[in-house]
Amino acid sequence: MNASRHSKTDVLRAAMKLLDEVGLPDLTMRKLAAALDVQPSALYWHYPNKQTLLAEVSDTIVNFAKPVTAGKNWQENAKLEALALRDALLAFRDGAEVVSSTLALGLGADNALARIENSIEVSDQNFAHAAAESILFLVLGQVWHEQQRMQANSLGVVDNLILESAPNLEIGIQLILNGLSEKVKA
Amino acid sequence: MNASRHSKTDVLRAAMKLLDEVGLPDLTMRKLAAALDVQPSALYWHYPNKQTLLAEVSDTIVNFAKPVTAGKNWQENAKLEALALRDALLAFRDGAEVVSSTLALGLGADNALARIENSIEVSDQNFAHAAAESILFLVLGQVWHEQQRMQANSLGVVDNLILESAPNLEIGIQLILNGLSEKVKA
DNA sequence: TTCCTTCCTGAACACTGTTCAGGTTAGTAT
DNA sequence: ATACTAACCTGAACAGTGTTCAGGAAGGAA
Repeated sequence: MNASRHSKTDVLRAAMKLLDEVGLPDLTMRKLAAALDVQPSALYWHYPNKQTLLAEVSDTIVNFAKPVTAGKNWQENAKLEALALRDALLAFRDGAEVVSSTLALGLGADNALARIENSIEVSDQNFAHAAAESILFLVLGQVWHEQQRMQANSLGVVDNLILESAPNLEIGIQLILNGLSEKVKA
Repeated sequence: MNASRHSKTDVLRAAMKLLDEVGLPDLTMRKLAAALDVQPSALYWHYPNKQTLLAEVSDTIVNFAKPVTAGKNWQENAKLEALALRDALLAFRDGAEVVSSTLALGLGADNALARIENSIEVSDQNFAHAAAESILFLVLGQVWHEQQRMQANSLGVVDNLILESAPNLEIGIQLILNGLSEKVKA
């Protein structure tokens, strides 16, 4: 972070650190440049634009998800995969919003979907894909919501909210997997 | 839209129209003011800030969802409710992103969740709530994704994508509802 | 020393949301 | 008709944003 020269990786690392310190809305190119003791324009040698940088931040978050140890069946594996993604998102400030936005723009974060999809073992590929997408949106939506409330709470806006989203997530995942198991029997 | 004076409703209507014409990223206060033939600062007499305006845009979109005609059972009602929301989101450019962002910030759009939740008739309220949230996130995520591709396609970036998200949505919803029916039996 | 790649400066451009003191318009009451 | 009041708007500015570009400096290799 000092006055020496920087590599692309340095910029990414500084972005991750700044994200943790100030959150996504305040993660600006100027603040990032200041953290690296550099002019804002210097960043554009490493990355063509901010979106591309955020895409790599997003990939870093997604790839932070721990590999799952094989459970007793694929249903459990899928659930563990979803919860690993959840933990990864929660490990970074505004993680869910970063990944959601990047995903919406069609840039990286494909790993998230791929891992869930690969864990689902049903013959109908359409169902596997649809179920995986459903689980992905469910995890992203729930964690996004949760992280937003964490910030609201830290600002002392409304504090007597019960943080009950984690159970909700597990329930939602379980519902989809149960529905899938039903289908596979029919 | 001309040089006469405007009411709060006029501003909201102009915002909806501008959203349709230019999309959310280009929906700026300055362009909105220009459409109303007014200085940007005039908008701040009607709304305290842009977010509040967008919250009303979001509410308008959500409340556009048609009331559902009662189906044969609550499962079908819930599905119809979800599909009505889907249609409402699709009826407005970037509708899903507008509603998602507003929801994430804790402003309006509660109707969307409430309608789905009320249609689910299971004794365990926790499950009903979790399932409703899951369906909501699923619809928002899927439509957001779909609308993003619509824009990408209209820009001619990548055009040979199969638009298969609508079936995926129905599958996802069905999976959750099947899972719920399973639970209610146990 | 020359050369080339890598990395950065400094200044500017074209925006963004938002604030504020003051002015105009319209309608209501005296 | 006059005075008052609320509704609505102007014009200018503030403080920020992402991004571009011509040029310069640092470091290693030939």
